[in-house]
Formats: sequence, C-alpha cells, structure tokens
Amino acid sequence: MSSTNLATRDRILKATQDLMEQGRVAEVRMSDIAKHAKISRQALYLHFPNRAELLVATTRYLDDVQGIDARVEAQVMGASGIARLDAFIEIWFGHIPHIQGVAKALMQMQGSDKEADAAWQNRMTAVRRLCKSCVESLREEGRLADGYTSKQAVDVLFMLVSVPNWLLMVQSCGWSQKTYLTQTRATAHRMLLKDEAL
Amino acid sequence: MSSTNLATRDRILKATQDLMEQGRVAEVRMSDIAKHAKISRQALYLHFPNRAELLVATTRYLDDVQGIDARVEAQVMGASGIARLDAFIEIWFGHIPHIQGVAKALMQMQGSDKEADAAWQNRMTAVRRLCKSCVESLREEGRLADGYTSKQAVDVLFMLVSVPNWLLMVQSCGWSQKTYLTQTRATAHRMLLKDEAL
DNA sequence: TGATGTACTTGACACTGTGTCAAGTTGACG
DNA sequence: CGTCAACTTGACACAGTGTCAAGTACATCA
Repeated sequence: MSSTNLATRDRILKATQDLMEQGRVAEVRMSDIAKHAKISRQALYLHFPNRAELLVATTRYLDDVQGIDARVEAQVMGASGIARLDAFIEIWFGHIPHIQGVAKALMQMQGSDKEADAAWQNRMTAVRRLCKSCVESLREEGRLADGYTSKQAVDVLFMLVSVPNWLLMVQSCGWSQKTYLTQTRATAHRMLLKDEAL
Repeated sequence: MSSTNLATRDRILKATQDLMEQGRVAEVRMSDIAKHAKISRQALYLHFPNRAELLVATTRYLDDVQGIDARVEAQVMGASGIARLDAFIEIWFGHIPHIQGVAKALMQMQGSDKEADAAWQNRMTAVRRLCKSCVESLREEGRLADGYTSKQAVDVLFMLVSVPNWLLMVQSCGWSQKTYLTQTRATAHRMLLKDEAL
C-alpha cells in the first residue's frame, strides 16, 4: 500500500470523492471508481484492501484537502466558551457537504460490514472530542446549563450536529446551509447555555 | 398475495420482527427469516414480492399489534396544544423500540433499493403528519414560537423525534428510554413554544 | 544492453445473497 | 377421484466483492 504509486492513489481518492458527491451513493461500485480513475478495478485492490477502507481513506483525504485540522486548531481550540461552540458548529457544518457522500456510503455499510462500522465510528470520535471540548470550555466559564451531566451535554451536542440530521434537513427538507447553520446554532445555545437572566 | 394462507403470512411477519429485534440487522437474510418461520425460502416470495416489501409489511404489522392507530387517535388527536405535543412524543417514543430493528434494516437499504427508499419515506410521512398536527394545534392556540415558518417548525420537530436520533442516544450513547423521553420533551418545548413570560 | 523490480492490466473464478422458474408433493373439499 | 391452493425442492441467472495467476510496460541500474 505504502509502496505503490502515490499519484494513482490520489487519483483513486479523488475519483471516489467525485462519484460520491454526485449521486446515488450505493450505486457507486468499485468498478465505477476504477473507471473514473482510469485504472483497472483490480488496481484498486493494490492500494486499498476493500471498499470500507477506501471510503475511510477518502474521508481522511477530504479532511486534508480542506485543511480541517488546522482550521479546527486555529478557530475552535483558539477560542473558548460560546465562541468555541459557534466556531465548532460553523466549521463542522462547512465541512459536512464535502464528506456527506462518503459518510452516507459508510453509514449504509454499517451492520453489513464490521470494518465500515468501526471505521465510521472511529471517524466520529474525533467530532465527539470537539463536542466535549466545547462543553468543557462552557463549563469552565460557568455558562453550561444545569440539568445535564457533562456526558449528557456532549451527547446532546453530538446528536444536534450529526450527519443524519444534516442530511435530513438540508437534503430531504430543503433547508439552505445558512438557515440550518443559524437554527442549529440557536438551538445549541438554547439547550446548552445557562439563561443569562442578569 | 391476498390469496395465500393468512396464518403463514403472520408467521413470516412475526419471524421477521423477532430476528430484527435481536441483532445485527443486515445479517438477517431472507433464508434466515424463512428458517425462523419454518417454511422454505421460496415460500416467502409467495407472500411478499421482495425483501423491501416484507420489511414494510412488518412495520405495518407492528403498528397493528401495538394498536398504534387507535392510541394516536385517542391520545394525540384527542388532545390539543402542548398536551397533543407531549402525547405524540410519548406514544411515538414508546413505539420506536418495537420498530427500530425493521427501521434500521429499511434505512440501510436506502439508496441501494429504490423500493425500500420509497417505502420507508412513505412510512415516515405518517409521522410527519402527526408533527404537523402538533404544530398546527400549537399555532391555533397561539403557543407556537416565533422565528419559524410552519413548515420549519414541522421539520424541526420531525428531526428531533427521528429514528436515527433515537438510535444514537438510546443505543449508542446508552441513554435510558425515560431520560431520552424527558429530555426530548423538554427540548421540543424549548424549541417550539413561545416563552411564557406572563 | 540486458536484468530486475514495480505498477499496472487482463481474464478467470469463488462466494454470497436476491429473485425466478419448473416440477413436484400434500391435504382439503367437492 | 379430480382439482385446486399452499407449499417444497432444486436449479439457475445475476450483481457485486474480493482473490489469483499470468502477462505487459517502463524505469533504473549493473
């Protein structure tokens, strides 16, 4: 895998992204990806052991292309309290459209494929960590609402910003990105913040 | 389909429910269901044209077994305003555990199978209608929060009570039914109700 | 120049699960 | 006894994944 041609590997990842972004995710077969990357189907298996790992690698690739880590570091971890929460939601919701196709495919394999299951779960752990850092920062500043344990607050935020919810609102219900962002931010505030009755 | 033996049909539906409730949903094959219902795999196709329709029929069967329609009629449509909203959430969340397995299977087929897609979408329309009736009742009583169009309010409620969210909180995050119900009811109030600053 | 190795191709094949088809079997009812 | 409905048995087509073996094209190096 690491010994194979890098340019080809990137072409595969790019092809996967392209096809996923477009359409009927489950109809993106290994052979489709190969065709789009202009290699043989079998060559895919020289770079990735199976479909699940290819999809996971694609999310990593997309993270890199979008420079998500750096932006998170600067804008989320660089802020605190409400500002951190808002920055997190904004950056994450800006990223979802890019990964949404691959995410859908990966989630569809859940249960049918243990590898895919674990892989996606693992990816989501990173997002969960960010939720946690937001909650902790709010708590440190005394802004966290009563009535939740810390874990519950993290769970709630994690649910609020989940990909399935995004898919439902933006793709099925036709909400614009902007509307959904605004509404979710407001909801997050209403749910997680202490009333400022001062 | 309607000309075949009814007892067998029910055994199939019961078997499907049993297997789905238990476990790894995607690993429930047509042959597994047949085995569990003590008929041949081929006999399944005398009763249901394909897997998708079998799953949908199973949700209908579960609705019937649970007498969901009557309870909705009495407790949801029989109430109004906040009481209707609360009754809806309570009944629906009480029902999700029963249909959750089949729902998961159906959602997993989304995209790979147009029939399953349409079928599940169609099932969810009924839930959406209930959301709508709650929102309309709140609006009639002047309790609906400002800042949403009616459609947006329905969308928000629909998202809040979605099966994926239930799955995430109750199955992945380990929330108890009761906690999740209480929290969701509170969230629904916070999001949909006008502040009662009187 | 010729040897070696890497990246890729071609074509075949095993395997799993869905759905179809054709030819039985069984039991009830007239 | 005949007939019909419900079901069984066994075979098969089809799609998609993943594997395997043999071959090609090209670069690099002795």
